[in-house]
Amino acid sequence: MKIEEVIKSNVALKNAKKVILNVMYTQNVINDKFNEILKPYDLSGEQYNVLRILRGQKGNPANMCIIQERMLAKNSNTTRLIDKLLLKNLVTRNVCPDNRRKIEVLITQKGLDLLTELDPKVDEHEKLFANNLTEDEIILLNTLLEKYRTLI
Amino acid sequence: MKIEEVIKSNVALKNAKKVILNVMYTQNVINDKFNEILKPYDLSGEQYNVLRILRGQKGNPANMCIIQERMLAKNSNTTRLIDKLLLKNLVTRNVCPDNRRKIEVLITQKGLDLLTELDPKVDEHEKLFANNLTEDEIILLNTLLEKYRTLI
DNA sequence: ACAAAACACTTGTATATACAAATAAAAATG
DNA sequence: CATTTTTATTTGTATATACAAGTGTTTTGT
Repeated sequence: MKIEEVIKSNVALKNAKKVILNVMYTQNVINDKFNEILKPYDLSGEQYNVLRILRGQKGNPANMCIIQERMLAKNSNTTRLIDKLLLKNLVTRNVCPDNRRKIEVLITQKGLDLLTELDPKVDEHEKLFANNLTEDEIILLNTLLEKYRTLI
Repeated sequence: MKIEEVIKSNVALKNAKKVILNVMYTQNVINDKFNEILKPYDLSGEQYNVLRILRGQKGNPANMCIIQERMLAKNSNTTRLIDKLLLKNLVTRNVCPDNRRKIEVLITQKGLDLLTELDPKVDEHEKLFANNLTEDEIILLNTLLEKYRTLI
């Protein structure tokens, strides 16, 4: 569906404006679909994201700074996100003995198991959209987005 | 900046996953920049969006349904958005005499003036990103995004 | 005409996000 | 070695968003 139909616009839009709307709306569509996947597991998108980051640490603890800088939305509240994951026993949180300002966050076995269960569904989610394009188009789309968002 | 650098990933990512991350992150970058523009005017992005929709009505009132279906984020709470705009005297709200279930929302002169003031800044914002690509690339990016997000 | 269904919108409640201020520990400085 | 600065994280507060339930109005069916 073209973006004009989505917002039911009856006037022509400049291409520069269309890109903005297309990026915003595409993100919405991706997110809605992803939340559908996560809903039965009572996990928000950002919570899932943090679990992924922790798994990526391969056993090494991550502190708040590390988690924050690897998240897409850099200004979300990591403390409270970890709070939620802690309540569900998906992570552990301990003060770092070497530097008591820091916090060591680790994913638990329960967290790892949850991710393992989600892996095929996440993969399917990615393909759901990517299959609409050829591999060359996907690569091109990545290049264009990276070039587009550059702030000088 | 490539998406791997953004999330400080040290492993290769599949292109299908990269697109998702690129769309999400690009949306974040666009939004952050746009919120910077709106901040001095004490307006949120969705509030601005609603004002744009109302101006597009060219004097005709819009009811809640119409506003909702023209917004990008279809499930945000239109009532409370309008509440905020009403407090700032940027819109008026009245029960529709023909159908008392419906609400007629109109943009005020103050609202129109605010949009007029914002117009050049919004234009600049759009160009800020679009200027990183050629016109052909912009058109291509729009096409790819529209094709990509299609759900069968 | 009356009850049931559909519609348009609002409200309640829980959770998420944004951003500034606060706390507490470590490092740097004189 | 006491003091300031920087770093790492948490807390407070306001606002935004998500989703279900509630309210009042109109339409539909009998």
